[in-house]
Parts: sequence; C-alpha cells; structure tokens
Amino acid sequence: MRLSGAEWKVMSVVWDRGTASARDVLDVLEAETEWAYTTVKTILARLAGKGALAVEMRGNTSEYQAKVTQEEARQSALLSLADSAFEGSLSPMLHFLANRDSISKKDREELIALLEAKPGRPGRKGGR
Amino acid sequence: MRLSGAEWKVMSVVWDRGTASARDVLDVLEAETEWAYTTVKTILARLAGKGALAVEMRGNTSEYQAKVTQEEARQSALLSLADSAFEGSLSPMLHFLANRDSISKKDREELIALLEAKPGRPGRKGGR
DNA sequence: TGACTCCTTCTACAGCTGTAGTAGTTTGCC
DNA sequence: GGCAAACTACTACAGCTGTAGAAGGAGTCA
Repeated sequence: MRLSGAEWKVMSVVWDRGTASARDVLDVLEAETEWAYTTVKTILARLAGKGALAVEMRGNTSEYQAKVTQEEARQSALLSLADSAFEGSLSPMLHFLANRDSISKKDREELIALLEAKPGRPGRKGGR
Repeated sequence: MRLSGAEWKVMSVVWDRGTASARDVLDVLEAETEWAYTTVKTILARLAGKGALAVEMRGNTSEYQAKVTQEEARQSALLSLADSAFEGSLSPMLHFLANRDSISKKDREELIALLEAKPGRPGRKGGR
C-alpha cells in the first residue's frame, strides 16, 4: 500500500478521527491546504479504490474508515524508502538517523532506553 | 532534490563509481532490471536536468558525475518521508524504527553504542 | 567505402498525482 | 412545492515517472 503525499494528509485525518466524511477531512485540512471540496473527494475515492479506506453511505453522505492502520502504512513507507535509498534494509537507515546530529539529547536517551528495553528475541522471525 | 525509484537506482551506480557513462550504469543494473539502454539514458538526462548529475562529453560519450551526495539525497528523502508520514519530524520515525521488533540484537547494540557515542551537544538547536 | 556497432538526441505514451470543474441528486427550510 | 445548500459521480488536464523506439552521427574493420 503506497500512499502519495496528498493521500497521507487525508489518511491522517481519518486515522485521527476513526471515521470521517469528506467535509470532516476538508474542515481539518483547511488549515494547511487550500483544497477544494472535490479535491478531497477525489483523493478519498482513490484511497477507497486502492483499499485503504472503507466507504459507507450514511444518509446521503459517504463515511470513510481506514482499512489499513497507520502503523502498517508507516512501515511500508519505511520499507519502501529503505528499499530505494538504503540498500533495502532498515538498519542502514537507522544508522543514518542515529548519526544525524540533529537528534536531541533527550531523543537519544529515549531511544537508548527503548532499544535496551527490547527483549533478547534470539531466533524469532516474521514478527508482528 | 526528490529522486524517484528509478532515479535512485541510477544514482546509486554513479555514487558507487564516482563517474559513469550510460553503458556503465546499464552494465551494473542489468543484474536487477531489464532496462533498455535508452531507458537509462532518459533517466540520466532527467537527473542532469534536475541538477543531480553533471555531464561531460568524453569523446562521443557522456560521462556523468554526481552533484549531490548520497548523504544529502538520503537526508532529504528521510525528511520528506518524515514530513508526509511522521508528523514532520525525524524523531517519531526513529522511535517507530527503534520499536520494530524486526531489529536484530546486533543492530540494537550497535545503535546504542552509536547513540551513546554522540557528544552531549547541550543547547544547540536548528541542526545540520 | 560500406556494414557494424555504439552513442546521442528527440519523441512517445500509459499510469500516477495534484487539483479541480460540471452536472445531477438529496435534503432541509420557508 | 420550490429554492439553496450539500453531496455524489464523472470528467479533465497538466506534470511526473517508467519505459522505450526511431533516426541519425562517428569510429572501426574488412
């Protein structure tokens, strides 16, 4: 499930709200975009078309609901970026990020804690 | 500098070799793609057009050389992904990655070492 | 000098993305 | 019951991407 830039914006609103109409999405995005109502509709339709959203008519209004989780979408975006830009694996990406000096001390500490907290997980594969 | 999937493949070869002709690129990529020679040429031309590559004629052959580093390209790809999918900041992305249980024990240890090795950099902000 | 081979530039075309407009249907209100 | 508001479905169109084909110049070898 590959999402385009505009699709991410729309999905974010739906993830946030659980369920949303085109109007809801537009109301939220009005702050950051200048989209016309029909632009939102088009993107929603495309998302429904590719199976990212479920649509249900309520009265004369379509209500949209996410069929993929944000986690899943994020993961697949990261994998796809790793694939094109980081030799296909997440770990060079992590290394790259961990090396950035734009990471704050606080972040670093949190991350260390996170990484240390993870269980050993010796042989397990095919997670989730 | 936004690179498309095909452009990443081509840039990778150029980064690897320092300088490359279309033929060189094709030779390397023949293993993983089935591109025609002219496909490679098209992508090279687009990359030159957007300033990612410099071109120099040597005999009757164009030699291409990277004008952006892999680091820069990776960074901007990550920023752009962070922007669309992770609320605009790298740290949720790092958190997300660090939380994946697909990270090997070895990676975790390396990362912890990396993160711990970074200097304190106390008050500095607005990085790079 | 002609046939190959290799390289170049130009052109093409379909699918995806951003961004809507138009027209037709429902609905709520006076 | 009719009009405005809101919704829907359909259509459009330009720019980007993947993927080439065609045509033509140049070096090379018999």
